[in-house]
Amino acid sequence: MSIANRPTLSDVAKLAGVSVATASRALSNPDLVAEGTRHAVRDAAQSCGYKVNLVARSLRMQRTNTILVLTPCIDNPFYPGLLRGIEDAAHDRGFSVIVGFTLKRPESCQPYSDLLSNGRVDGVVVIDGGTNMQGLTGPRPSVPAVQVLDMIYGPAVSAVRVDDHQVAELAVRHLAGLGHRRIAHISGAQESIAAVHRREGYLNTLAALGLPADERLIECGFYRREPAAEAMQKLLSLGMPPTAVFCANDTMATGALRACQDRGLRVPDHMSIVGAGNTFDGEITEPPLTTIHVPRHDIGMLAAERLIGLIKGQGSMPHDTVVPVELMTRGSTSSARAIAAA
Amino acid sequence: MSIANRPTLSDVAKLAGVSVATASRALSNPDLVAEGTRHAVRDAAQSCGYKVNLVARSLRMQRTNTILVLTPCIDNPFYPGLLRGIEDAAHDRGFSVIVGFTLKRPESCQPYSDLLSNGRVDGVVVIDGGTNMQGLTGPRPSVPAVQVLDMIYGPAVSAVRVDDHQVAELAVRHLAGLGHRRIAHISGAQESIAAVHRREGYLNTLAALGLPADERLIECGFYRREPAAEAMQKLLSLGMPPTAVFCANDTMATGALRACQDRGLRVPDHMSIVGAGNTFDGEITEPPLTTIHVPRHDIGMLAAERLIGLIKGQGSMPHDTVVPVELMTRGSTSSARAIAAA
DNA sequence: CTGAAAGCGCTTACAG
DNA sequence: CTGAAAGCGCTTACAG
Repeated sequence: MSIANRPTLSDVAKLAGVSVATASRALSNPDLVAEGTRHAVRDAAQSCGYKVNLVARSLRMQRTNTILVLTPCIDNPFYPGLLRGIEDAAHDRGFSVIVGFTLKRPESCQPYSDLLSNGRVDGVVVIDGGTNMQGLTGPRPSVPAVQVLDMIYGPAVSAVRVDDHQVAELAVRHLAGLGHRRIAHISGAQESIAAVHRREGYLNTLAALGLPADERLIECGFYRREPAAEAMQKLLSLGMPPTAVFCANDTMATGALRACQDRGLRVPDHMSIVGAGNTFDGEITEPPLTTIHVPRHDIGMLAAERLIGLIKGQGSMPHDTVVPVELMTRGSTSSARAIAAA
Repeated sequence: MSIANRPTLSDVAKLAGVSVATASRALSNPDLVAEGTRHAVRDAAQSCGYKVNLVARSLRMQRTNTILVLTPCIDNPFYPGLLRGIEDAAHDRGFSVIVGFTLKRPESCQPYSDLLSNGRVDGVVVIDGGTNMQGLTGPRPSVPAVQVLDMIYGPAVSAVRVDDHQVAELAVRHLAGLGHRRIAHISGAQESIAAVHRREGYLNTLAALGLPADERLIECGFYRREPAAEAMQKLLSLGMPPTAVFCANDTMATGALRACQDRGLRVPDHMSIVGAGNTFDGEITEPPLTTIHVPRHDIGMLAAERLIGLIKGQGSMPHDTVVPVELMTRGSTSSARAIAAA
């Protein structure tokens, strides 16, 4: 009832007057049969509307041509681009994609983890971790896997990521280049390795530039808008407030921007703000945010290509790819001199 | 290679000293075997880490326990909540979900349409149409299907949706109740049936309230931010500009808001704005938007429940469900008197 | 180039 | 309550 009564390969074979073996070859491996046979089988398939049954094929070939993608959530504007990149690359290679939302809770992983252990997918892309899938760790991951961005499984599992130190460095050097000397940082939740690295990168770059680090200029915004707004309020209440702030993502930067505007401060005249990620929400603010572009679509494609390579047992694959990021200058940053003028 | 060498039911049977038939029953249909057998098989399965092979089960049972969800895109902040509702309900019933992004282009549908015709999914939820899947139309849809929101397949296919006339009515009555008499409308792309209905609902409600309709007060914003901002600019350039505007979604409302602010108008003092959808982007504006809440999670759950009911051949299912919407009053609307005062 | 046969891993009438 | 057997729809050595 649930699946309509579709013609099978055996129907096609009968119609074309050949064996099912030949019919199978004519359709899946045309070079193996004579031209006449090929045409006869194809015509027969066409005429009865035959479509191969992928479930049967999967069982026989021990390959589902499906990959699982685990993403923390889909509300965060960073992930859709990543997913699209993965889908695009997967489809090009004849693979389907099942997307699972883990919400960073282990319970939510169960249904997906089952897909893996029950043989319904061939491998998994884990985006931004925060969720430990069984069997991925250990000396050798038990299932083909690629981790994206946050490397929660460590160097044992293949990775596609950015250099989070570099993300911070580009932001801080941009601000310092504009003449800022009191540059604050609003960090992401420190469970995230990326957040830790961006914080380190911020500190290291200050040091490299000979700028003093000040503990009071570092606040945690948990990657979320409201906490970041509160963090910004604290920064603004300091005796010597910063003249610029680097936020570890754009969503927090929109919160910081709001906090400034609530105080009557103009951005970038009174405060320069740099985000990270180049997501949608940083484009719709006034002014739009200067940010560090992270090429999501490319990262997604690379991850899918890698995983499918692993599944197919292709050798000589890169194991750890670091994708370059770049500064995108928009309206939320300006020269520090403007502040003095204000 | 791609799938690790996992124990099969036959391994379990050997270990437990029973036939595979009994092993299968003990695991999937425990009531059918003696208690001792049940325990023996379960212990055996546990001890060797047996997991049922879902591909084999699907082939045998002619059911994949997987549904396909087609969504226009994932960037639009309206869809994630819908997807999560679908996933939640599906998982509760032991179904997996494959999400496909159609981008409203037929080409993008091909890989997913294949999943359907090739027997890898049991049914499909089509969100907001804009993409014609083959086989869903006709006197009787050839595959279990539920359409969500935009009813592109007409009454023949089961639907879960909102009353778009009502969405507009709530918005317009709210504004009229505040004393506004020149109420503009920025509509969505008119290929969307929902957009057409919201426009109709706007006009009908004006008529019902005895307010004059004015063609010049209707602009199309294509559901997007920038076109909506331009539409708002046009409205503001009229000899008699409106004092309030109803936008067919929140994204357009953020654009309208920006256009007002660019002109130095204060919202809601000089202009009241109502959006629709109650999405994330309408919460982060200043002021946050008054909007019409559309219960996305509920709609998603209802759609998945319905589809799975259809797949299982359950009778007595509702065929067309209209989910209620409600007004959410926030900061972007105020009494028309304030305008006179300004 | 083609066919008969085995088998992927399950579930389920059918007997007993 | 249990087992032997058939079969879901394919692909692929193995012969010829």
